[in-house]
Formats: sequence, structure tokens, C-alpha cells
Amino acid sequence: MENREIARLIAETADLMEIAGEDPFRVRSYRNGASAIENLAERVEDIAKDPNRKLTDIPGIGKGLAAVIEEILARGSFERRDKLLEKYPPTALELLKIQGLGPKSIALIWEHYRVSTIDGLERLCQEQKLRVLPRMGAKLEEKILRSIAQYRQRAGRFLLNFADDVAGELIGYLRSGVSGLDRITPAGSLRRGKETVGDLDLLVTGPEAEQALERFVAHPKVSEVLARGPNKASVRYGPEGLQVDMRALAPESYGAALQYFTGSKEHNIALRTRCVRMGYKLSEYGLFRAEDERKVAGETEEEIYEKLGLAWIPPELRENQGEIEAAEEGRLPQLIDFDDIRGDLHMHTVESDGRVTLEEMAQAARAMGYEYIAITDHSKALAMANGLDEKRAVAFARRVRELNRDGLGIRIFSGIECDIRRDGSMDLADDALAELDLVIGSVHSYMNLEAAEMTDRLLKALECPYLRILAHPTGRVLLHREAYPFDFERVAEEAARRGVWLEINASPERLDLHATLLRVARARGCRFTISTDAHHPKHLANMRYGVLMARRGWLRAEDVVNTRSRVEFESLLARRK
DNA sequence: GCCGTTTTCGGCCCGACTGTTTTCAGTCG
Repeated sequence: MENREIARLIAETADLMEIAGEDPFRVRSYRNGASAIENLAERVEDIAKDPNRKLTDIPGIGKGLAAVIEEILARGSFERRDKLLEKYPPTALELLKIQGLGPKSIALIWEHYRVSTIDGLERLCQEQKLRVLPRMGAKLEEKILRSIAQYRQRAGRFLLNFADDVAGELIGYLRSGVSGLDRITPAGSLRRGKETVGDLDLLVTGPEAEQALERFVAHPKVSEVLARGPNKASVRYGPEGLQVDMRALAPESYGAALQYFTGSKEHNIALRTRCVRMGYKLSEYGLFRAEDERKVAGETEEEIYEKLGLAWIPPELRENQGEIEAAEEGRLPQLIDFDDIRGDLHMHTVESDGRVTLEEMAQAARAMGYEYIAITDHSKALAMANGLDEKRAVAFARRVRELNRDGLGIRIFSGIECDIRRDGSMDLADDALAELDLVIGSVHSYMNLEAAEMTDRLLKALECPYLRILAHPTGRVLLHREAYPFDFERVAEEAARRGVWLEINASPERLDLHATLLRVARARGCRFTISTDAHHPKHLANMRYGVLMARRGWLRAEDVVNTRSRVEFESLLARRK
């Protein structure tokens, strides 16, 4: 069984326990355990089977949860979960996703009305039946109805680039209307570079910060003001309904607030636990000595981390995945930066389904300061995209050789994004692939195979001696399609052994591979490329999202081959032929 | 239920805002 599935069963049970009003600390332990398992690089099932190892060696897993995991592996569920599901229907879990409704209210509604579905809840609100319950009223009914509409419209997550654009829009708007603002900074999952964000946090400092709050809630695209206090406002923004929170801060607590609102929640809890141990108290207002409440830091993040005996931790790493320990021991990685990137190795032109010519792509890439690019149009299996057959591919390679002789001010590598067929064979014959500088392999079809068959398919593809890059390795499309199941570790190991690089697809819809898998793959010796899969020159700018993802995966410049100079990269390409 | 640089027992991060309250519980981040 996959880690994700085990984690899901435990996390769901934690939700049910909360609804049932069980000890909140036990609930937290279950949540911690679920998160530990989900982010574990190794398969929990393998650890459980290994007689030399113990599940309790996993941080966050003690005797109780180890037994729970054993039971899940044995029969797919466990006693506590079964008991709770006898008491509450599984649909109650979905109610937790309705904003404004928490476990206490859900329990109350269930006890009183035996209602546990969103449709049922909607009816109760419409019939004004919620207001007879204690601590519930007309306003809550309205709020819940709005939340339900919101929930149905979208699963509540937004792509990183969307939130990024909204942040840019709002910062420009605030700056243009209010002078006397020192800083406007996005925090939260946007700052951490998470691939999807649930809401947007903006921090504002300066003498006119309160005025900025006023202007913020008055923005024409604000559809609803969810909360409005002296220091904080929360709104729904635009037709998509992204929630944006804005907080006005005193400059002396800016660092503490930035740290706090950047999160993640898990990172902050771990950090604060460390504070308590060291005799400090940390809040969004600063770091205080516990004994006399004296403030010892708060203006910058750096001084807070320093006082806690830690190197400053880049936001992308703040997930409580070992970064605090690494910061303590001075072994945080020197993360890759956007400036390290020297080329983009995956893009399309009018030869297949791209929007512009090779020359236009080359010009745009040169303007970005790149030394080289690879043009990688689709192969013939994607007939819909006018993919290249062998003859066109060979002609294309020849044309690129001539273009490079003329010189376009940037080195072009002739490439192909070659389909990996259902049986793992490549869509183009070897002698055509041999003519090209760079062969990328991609799965675009039969994505619903069984895990074992998909694993075999990918392993077979890696056998192709011309394959250099495995593109968007898991096939996920964010908010749209799950990754296809396969044994990632085996494929990563084999890719490392054969010197095939794994792509970090920088397209905001994919961001594939993601952080957890990057760390797994790197531990197996893999190297990576970051490429945009651009179909238009404007997509080349998505590179920074790919870099963010690489940083979240703890990658350094040397882990990513398109940080190499043109000469070095050429020799890397030549070596495997 | 987890965990240990005071601890194998007794803690477990911290504060703002809302709504329905007349002092605070619930929710959220």
C-alpha cells in the first residue's frame, strides 16, 4: 500500500476523532503521524516488512500509531476508524471543508438533525433550522450558504502562478493609491513556492498601513469582505473567489510576522516548540524571553532564526521536513537560484503544437540571457499536435545544424519530445533519434494503466540508449488529473543508473516532479533538468516556478544539468552517445 | 498519542476575529 493511502486513512480518522470530541492532543498526534508518513521518502510498507527495522523509528510514529499502521497494512483499516465510521457517516468529513464550520458544529448538527452531507446542510440553512442550535444564528446560516457555493465552484485551491499574478496586481494597486507604505510582501504558501495555494497572505508595513487596509477592502474586484479588524482584513477576490488576507504591521515586528505568516504551520509549530525549550516565546509580534517577556528579536527573520541558534531557512524549505535540524547543524543546502539557469531544454514550435517559429523562440530565449535551448516538438504519436515522424525529425536535425552554423546568438539543440508508447517502446526509430541532439521521453497516452504495467513501461523506455530526459515523470496536471501510479523509486534508481535526467516541468499546471519526489530521486543519485515545456515565448518565464519547485526539493545548482555552461552541457550530451 | 539538555509523567504554539454572548466558544491561520 502506498504511503499516501496510509496517511489518508489516518488523517481522516483524525478528522473523525475531532468531530467526536476526542482528546485534541491525540488528534494532533494522528495528524502529525499522517503527515510524517505522507512525506516519508521510503515506503512505510517496506519498513514494516523489514525485520531489522521498526516503524517507531519514524519520527512522529510511536507504539500506538505503529500498531495502527500494521493493522492498515493487514486489512486496509483499523479499529478506531471503523468504530468512528459506525458513529459518523464518512460524508461528515466533507463538511469540514466548508469554511466557517468546524468539528464542534458538525457534531452538533449531526446529533440534532442527523445531517452529514453538504446538500443536507444547505437545506438546513435555507430552512433556517441552524439558528435554533446553541451559538448559531442567522449570520452563520448565510455564511455557510456562501461557503457551500464557493466550495462547489472550486475545490478551493489555486495554481501558484494565478496567486502570484493576483499578488502583483494588488501590490501595484495599493502602491498606486497609498503613499507611505514601506513594504508589501506576500507570505504564506505563495512565498514558500507551493504548487497550489489556498489563499493569499499580504503583509503591509509603513505609517499608512491602515489606510492600505481601507483601500484593500475597497478594491473593485473584491466580491465579499469576510473579516475586517483594525490590523487585518480578509476578502474574496475576483470571479474565481481567491481569499486574500491582508495584515498591517508595525515595522519592529515585521520579521516575526513574515516568519509567522510564511509558515508552514508544521514548520512554525516545530520552531515554537524549540522556542519553549530554549526559554523563549515566539508570536507574530516577536521573539520574547519567557521569564520577563522581554523582546529579543522581531524586526527581521534572520535575527529570529539566529537567536534560536539556526541559520536563516529559505521559505521553500519550511515544511518541517528536517530543515530545522539542518539549520542547526549548518548543513542547509546552497539552493539553486533562477540566475543559475543557462538554458531551457523543453519547448515547442509551429512544427508541432507550439505557437511560434523556432527563430522566435530562440530570440525570446536569448532575451532571457540563456546560452542554449533545445527545441523539442512532439513525435508522430501525437498526430493531433502534428507530431514529427522520422523523416521530419531527421530534416529538423539537419536544419538546426545549419542554423547553428549561421549563428542565432544562442546555441540550439535539435530535440524531440518522443512519446513513450504503451509497451515502453519509443515512438520514433533509433536511427532517427540518433540524429537529434536531445531526446526527451514522455507519456501522453494510456495513463490509467495498473502501477506494475506503468512501471515496466517506464523502465523499458529508460533502456532506449538515446533517451536523455524523462519529461513530466508522474503525468499529473494540477487540480485536474492525479499522477499515474507507478513505482517511482525503481524508476528513479534506474534513471540514475543509466544517466537519464528527470525533468522538473516548470509549467504551473504540472510542476512535475514535486518536492517529495525530488528528494527521493536525489537520494537515489538522479540528476535533473528544469524546463518550461513552453508552447509560446511568454511561457519561458515559467522557469522560475520550476526553480521554486527544485528549491522545495532541496536541490542545488549542481543537481540540475541546465545550470551548466554551453560547453559543459555539450560535453554532457556527447558523453552518452 | 508522542516525546524527553529539568521530564517515563505531564506537558503538548499562539493570537485575531466573529457571532452570539453578557464573558466566551468556535474557527481560522
